[in-house]
Amino acid sequence: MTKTAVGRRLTERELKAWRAFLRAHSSVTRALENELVTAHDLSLPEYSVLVTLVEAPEHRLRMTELADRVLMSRSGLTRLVDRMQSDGMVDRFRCPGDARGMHAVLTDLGLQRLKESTGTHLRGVREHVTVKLTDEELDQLHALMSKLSCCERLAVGAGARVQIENGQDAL
Amino acid sequence: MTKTAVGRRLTERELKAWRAFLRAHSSVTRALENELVTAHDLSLPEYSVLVTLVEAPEHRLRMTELADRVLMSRSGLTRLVDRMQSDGMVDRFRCPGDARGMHAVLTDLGLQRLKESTGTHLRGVREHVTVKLTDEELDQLHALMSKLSCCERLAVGAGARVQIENGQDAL
DNA sequence: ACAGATTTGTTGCACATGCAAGTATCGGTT
DNA sequence: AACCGATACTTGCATGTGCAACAAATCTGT
Repeated sequence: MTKTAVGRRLTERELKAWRAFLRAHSSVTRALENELVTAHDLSLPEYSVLVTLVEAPEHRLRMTELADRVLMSRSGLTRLVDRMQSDGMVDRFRCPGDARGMHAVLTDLGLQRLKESTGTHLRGVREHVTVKLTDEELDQLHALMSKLSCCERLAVGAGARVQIENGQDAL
Repeated sequence: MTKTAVGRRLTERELKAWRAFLRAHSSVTRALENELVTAHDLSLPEYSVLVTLVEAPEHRLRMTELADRVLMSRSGLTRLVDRMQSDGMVDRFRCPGDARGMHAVLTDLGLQRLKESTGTHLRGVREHVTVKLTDEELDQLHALMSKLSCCERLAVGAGARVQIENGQDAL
């Protein structure tokens, strides 16, 4: 068992785990998004940007770094920051040391919006996720999830490369 | 401990588990999507529709039922099926018993596309997910994920209702 | 048998998202 | 100092997505 069979269909066990994973993510994520939008008119990615910035030194981060951390493509982040900037939640400044780079910086309004909404979001995470699990299960979850993501380039742009490394089907 | 504290920030444990969950989903999902698109020009939602249909009796399903199973909104599914229909992968037929309803039905081409791509996808799931976990861990994963999604209405349209049931912030 | 509530699926709309290509800058090499 | 490959970010484009509103059909209770 567990003989790493390649080229065959999934076992019942694999299939159930995998599908439950997809369902859980969809269900939790949707609930959180809905709550955040209806209560504070903030999308989950927007919230994610705010949190990431507030945790960063000086409340600022390079675009690329920010994109990686909020799990979005660079172009996606560019647009998101565009919108958030025109809503006044972040500003953009050219990097001092590197004229190519841009810093996204949290504004006062951004901080305020974050403070307003963080209660809702954390309550949501607790309600939809952590309350349903014991401490041991939370540790299990962390361990399992870490195994799933640690080996990939997290950067989004790496998609094509991953494909090629995996070989087999590529072009 | 595990005292279901409401109204406070997340513990380290909660935070790590939650973020790992998001990262894992993003990383795995992106990899699978990339592989499927580059190898077979098929998106993950498209693949999901094909699989869901092939598993259904007579390879056909009501639109709403299909939307629920592939974790999409109805409108999203309508559009997706539109595209897949014009690509010849599915057909649409009016329901015999209920003139409101539509059946989405897998076509021969759809079945063929599924057969072509299923190897890639399953290999991807194994490679990015199940190979990294033992059988026990797969069972853990299934157990954990089931706890996360079972209590919510899975139907997408229920977003607003969930919001209200959860109370607190809702209007 | 009929009015009203419900359910089903589709569309108008606005917005989100990623890829590929484009522009600007950096850094190392010659 | 001029070049060339790498890096950072932005845009054109195509596509995906959901909500709210809608039309059609069904169901329910009287």
